[in-house]
Amino acid sequence: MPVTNTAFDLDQVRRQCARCDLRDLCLPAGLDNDDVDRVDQMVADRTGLAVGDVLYHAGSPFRALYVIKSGALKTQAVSEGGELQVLGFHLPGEILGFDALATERHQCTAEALEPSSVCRLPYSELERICSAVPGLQRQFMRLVSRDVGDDHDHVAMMGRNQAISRLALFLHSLSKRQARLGRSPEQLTLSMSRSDLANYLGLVLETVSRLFGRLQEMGLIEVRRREIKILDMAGLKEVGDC
Amino acid sequence: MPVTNTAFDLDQVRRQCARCDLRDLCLPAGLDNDDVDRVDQMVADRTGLAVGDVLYHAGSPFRALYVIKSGALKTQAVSEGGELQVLGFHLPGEILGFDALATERHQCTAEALEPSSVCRLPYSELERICSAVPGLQRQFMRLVSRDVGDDHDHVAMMGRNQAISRLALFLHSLSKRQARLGRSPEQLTLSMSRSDLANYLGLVLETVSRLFGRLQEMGLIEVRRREIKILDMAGLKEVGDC
DNA sequence: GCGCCGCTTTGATGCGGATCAATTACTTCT
DNA sequence: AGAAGTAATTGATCCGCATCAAAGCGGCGC
Repeated sequence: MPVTNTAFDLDQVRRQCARCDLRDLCLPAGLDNDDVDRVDQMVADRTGLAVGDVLYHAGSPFRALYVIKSGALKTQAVSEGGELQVLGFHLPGEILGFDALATERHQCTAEALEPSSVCRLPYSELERICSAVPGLQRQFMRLVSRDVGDDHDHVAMMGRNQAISRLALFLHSLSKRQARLGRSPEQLTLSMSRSDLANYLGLVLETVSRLFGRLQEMGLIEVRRREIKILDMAGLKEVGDC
Repeated sequence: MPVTNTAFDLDQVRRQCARCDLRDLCLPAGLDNDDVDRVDQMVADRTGLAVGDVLYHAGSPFRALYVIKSGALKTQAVSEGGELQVLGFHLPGEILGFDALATERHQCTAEALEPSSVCRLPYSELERICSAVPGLQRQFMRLVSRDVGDDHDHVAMMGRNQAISRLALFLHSLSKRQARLGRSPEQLTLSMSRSDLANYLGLVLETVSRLFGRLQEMGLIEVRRREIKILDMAGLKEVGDC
């Protein structure tokens, strides 16, 4: 038992994972209580981010991974020619920073789209504990694998040559991710601007705006600024498949 | 190297990693001799694939990862609506099958574009040995991270709205990957058809064919069927940046 | 309140890449 | 060598999305 200010605070700090809503989606999933506490102790800190705050910059040295506890972030990379590409929108339970491992430097910039909080996992610690706790190793891999799968979905979406399919696919997949978090799959609150979304989809913002209009005319969704209500999930999925 | 059934060859079979050209790019990188042998023992088999052979199908249960020893493969996914998307072209030293971990089923199909050979890594073994050999764990993560980085490059490429930028970026990045394998960065032999390449780039094959022509007219490359010679690397990179 | 600023929508136009179609080049088999 | 089949090139046309431009809508400070 390490010594700190008050025993009361200690318990609060140390048992956050056990009480976190995301424990079944996040690293502790499937672990027993003792191992959850070891994960808890590994978490260096839980940082709050305001809208626009940057968690890490492309090019900065890699030290830790992050798991999103609440809020939403985007990741984006800038090419040498200055072209920007939004790589992903990330929700609670997702892991960030993994692409930095190969080069020891972050390959993209992670920025908060909403007030958010993230759990910082120093990589050296994570490696050490993963070796000791097989279940953690496995769950960690699962999170990374899910991330790879999301990237593949992104590519598949950008491969569609009908722009409306891309938007429909995006809304459908966002809906599924929301549902995974226990939120309503019909009522979406987009945390990103039209511009970010357009870039993510490989379109321009005017096109995205028009397509929201068209999907609304088709009776598939209801749009009011960044509030989207999905009226016809099956229809949306159909549009997604060209 | 032909493999027969005599005990004499056993040593040869068991020390393949130590003598493999890829040992510095692949899992054994950075390991000492004893640990390399442990990796070696983990490799269930080294399978040869003919052009068109499928290593695994989307939907099939996940049992093992694969590292490419020689040749080239493509991975592709088919949406529920039947739309096909080529997700990647994979060269020696790259790891395949990781996207299956989250769901325990392969999310895409891996098919040989050339006569190839792959090393099969049963995942349960890999997990076990990773726990015991920290250096292996780290190198494994590095390979996966590189894969994630490649996916991000793919997205960035598809985000370009000038089709010629996409092709230029593809050629440039393929050149770099060839160089990493110790091959000439100027002389490329494409192992994929125009159709596969077009799909990968989010274009149609006619467009790709025309763009090869245009890059050739611009004096940046020389095209003869699937043999591409890069004449002006800097110019190619410039076209890649819109 | 009013004005300012960023975000979003809506409109008009032009171009780039998809599509349809035909020809050519290469490979394989007999 | 010739035939047949596949892959790649080249051509003509059309449509969808990018581009340029302007107006509407909210949020926020003065």
